[in-house]
Amino acid sequence: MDYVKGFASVLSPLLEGDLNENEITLMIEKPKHSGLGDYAFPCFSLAKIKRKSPQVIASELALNVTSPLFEKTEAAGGYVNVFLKKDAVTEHVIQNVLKLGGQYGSSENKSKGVVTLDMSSPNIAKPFSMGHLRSTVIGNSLSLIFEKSGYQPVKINHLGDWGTQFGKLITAYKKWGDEEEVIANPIKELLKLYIKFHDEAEKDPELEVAGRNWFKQLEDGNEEALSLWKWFREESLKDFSRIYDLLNIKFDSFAGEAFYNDKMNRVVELLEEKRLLTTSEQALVVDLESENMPPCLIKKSDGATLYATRDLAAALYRFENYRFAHSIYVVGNEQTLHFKQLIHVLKKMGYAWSDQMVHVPFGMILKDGKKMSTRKGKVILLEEVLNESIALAKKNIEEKNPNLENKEAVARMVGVGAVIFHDLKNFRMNDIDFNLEDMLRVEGETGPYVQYTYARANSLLRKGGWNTGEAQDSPALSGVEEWDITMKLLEFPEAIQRATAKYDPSQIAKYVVDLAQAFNKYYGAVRILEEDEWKYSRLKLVSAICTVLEEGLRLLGLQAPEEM
RNA sequence: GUCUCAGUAGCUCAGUAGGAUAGAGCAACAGUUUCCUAAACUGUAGGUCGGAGGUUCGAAUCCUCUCUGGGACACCA
Repeated sequence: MDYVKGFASVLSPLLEGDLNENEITLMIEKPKHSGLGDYAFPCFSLAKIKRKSPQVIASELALNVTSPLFEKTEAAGGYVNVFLKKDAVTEHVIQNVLKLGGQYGSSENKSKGVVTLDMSSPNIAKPFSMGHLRSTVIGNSLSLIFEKSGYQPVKINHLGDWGTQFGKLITAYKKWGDEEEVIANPIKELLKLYIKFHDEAEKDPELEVAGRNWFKQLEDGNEEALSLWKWFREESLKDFSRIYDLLNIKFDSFAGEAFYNDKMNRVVELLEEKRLLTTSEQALVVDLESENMPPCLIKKSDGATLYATRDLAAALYRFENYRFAHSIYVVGNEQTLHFKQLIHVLKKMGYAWSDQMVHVPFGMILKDGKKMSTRKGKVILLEEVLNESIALAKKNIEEKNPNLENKEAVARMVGVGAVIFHDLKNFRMNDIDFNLEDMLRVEGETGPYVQYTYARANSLLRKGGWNTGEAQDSPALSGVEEWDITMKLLEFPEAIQRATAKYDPSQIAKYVVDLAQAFNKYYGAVRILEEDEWKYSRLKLVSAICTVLEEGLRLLGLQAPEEM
C-alpha cells in the first residue's frame, strides 16, 4: 500500500553509498501537477556528491527505475518522476478501503494510552457564546482524531463554576432576582442580573463589597450561598446540555473549578516542600526568571488561591487519575503564557510528565475586529446561530428536495454541520471575524457541500443496486477520471497523521473538501450508472468514496446524511 | 517596553522539516440540467507571497532587521 516506500526501494540500490533507503523515502515528494507523475525524486542534492548536473543524474536514474508498480518513469527538470500503474493501484486502493470500511486510516496500535482534553469550559451563569464554540468543536474533533490514531480520549469540561462572579450573582439575585423567571429562562435571567450588577456597581461601589462578601460566605460554606450556587449551576448545565445535544457532543467529566477547591492546599504544600515558593509583594509566587517568564502567582496577598493554583491541582489530579499519555488543553491563545508557566512549574516540581502536556491554542472570534464582552451584554449566542443555520437548511431542503423523508433530522445535521465546519476548516490560530452570512454558507468549501456530495454519492449506490455485502471482482478502472480520486483516497491516512501531529482538525476538513471536489468533478465527467462492463467497478469506487467521506466528516464531528 | 501570533488574488483562506509554472472557495464575467440530486460542474479574469537585506544551485517557506494588526505581560479565568 505504501508506494513511496516501493519507489525508495527501487532507487536505493541505484544510489548505494550516496543515500540510504530511509533518506530517499524522506526526499520523495509529490509533483505539483499530476501530469508530471505521481511521485518525484529530486536529484539536486546529489549533484555535489556525483559532480554531475541534476538533469543528467535524473535521466541516468530514470533509465534504471523500473518496477511492476510503475507504468513509466521520466526525467524532467532534475527530477525522476514515476507514474503508477493506474488500473492495479486503483483496484488495490478500492479493495483496501472496502475491506477496512470505517477502520481505513485507523491506527493499528489501539492502545497508545489516554489523552485528556480540557475543552469547552463555559462559565456557569453566562451564556454559551460563539467564543466557547471553538474550544468545544476543536476539542471534540481532536478527541475523535486521537481516538482514530489509537489513543483513548477523555473529554473534560472544565466548567467555570467557581469564583467571585458568584458572589456578585448572589448579591444581584437577592436584590433584583425572581425565582420563576430564572427557572423559566436561567441563563438569560442570570446574565441580565450579571449585567445589571456591573451597571449598578459603577454608581454604587458598595455592591462590589457585597459581592466579595457573598463569595466569602460561599467559600466558608454558608448554606444559603451554597444552595444558590448549586441551583445556578444546575440550571446552567441544563441550558448547556441542550446545546451539546444539538452539537452531538458528550463529555466524560464535568469536573470544573469547584471540583478542585479541596485539592489546592496540597499543591501549595508540595510547592513549599520543594522550596519553590517565594514571597513577592505579599503574594506567594514561583519564580520563573530562569525560564525568562514572569513569576507564576500561587496565592494572593490576602491568602486566596488563583487559577494557576487550580490548574496545578487539576493537572496533578488528571495525571494521578488517568495516567495520560498526553494532556491537551484546548484554550484560547490569549492564555498561552499561563500554560507555559503552568507546565514549567510542574517541571520544576520534578514531574517529567509535564512534557506530555500541551496547550492547543486558537484565535478569537471577533466582532467588527473587536473582542466581544460578556459584561456589556455584547455576546452572540451560539444557540441562536445554530437555530438560524438549521432553519436555513430546512428552507433549502423545501426548495431543493421537498419530498425528503426526515427533513427535520437532515436539516439539523446540515445546519449544525455548516457551523462546525466553518469553525474547523481553517487553521486554528487565525482569528475569525464573526459573520453570520459566511457561517451559514452552503456552497463551495463548506460542510453542506461535503454532506451534499456524500448524499449524492449515496444516491448512486441506491440507484445502482449496490449491496453492502461482499464486493465482487470486476474489471479494474484505469481512466484518468478515476485517478485523482484514487490518489486522494490514498492520502486519507496521511491527513489523519498530520491532523494528529499538529493537533489540527483543519487538515481533515481540507482533505474532505478535496475528496468531495474530486468526486464532483468525476460525477460531472463520467456517467457512473451507465450500463457497461465498468459499472460495478465504478460503484465500488463510489462506495469507497462514501466510506472515506463519512469517516472524515465523523472525525470533524459532522453527521453524513444519506439523502438531502 | 518585553514576549507571542498573524500579514499570500477584491474578500476568506490553503500551501512553510526549502524544490518544477504560487493554489482553492466566495464575489465578477461567460457557459452546462430531454441525462445518475445544479447545495454541482466547465471556462475567463484576478498576484512585486507586507517591505528590505542575507543563507542557498533553488526561498511564500530558513536567518536578521523593519512596517502593520491582534493578543499576553502579578493578585480575573
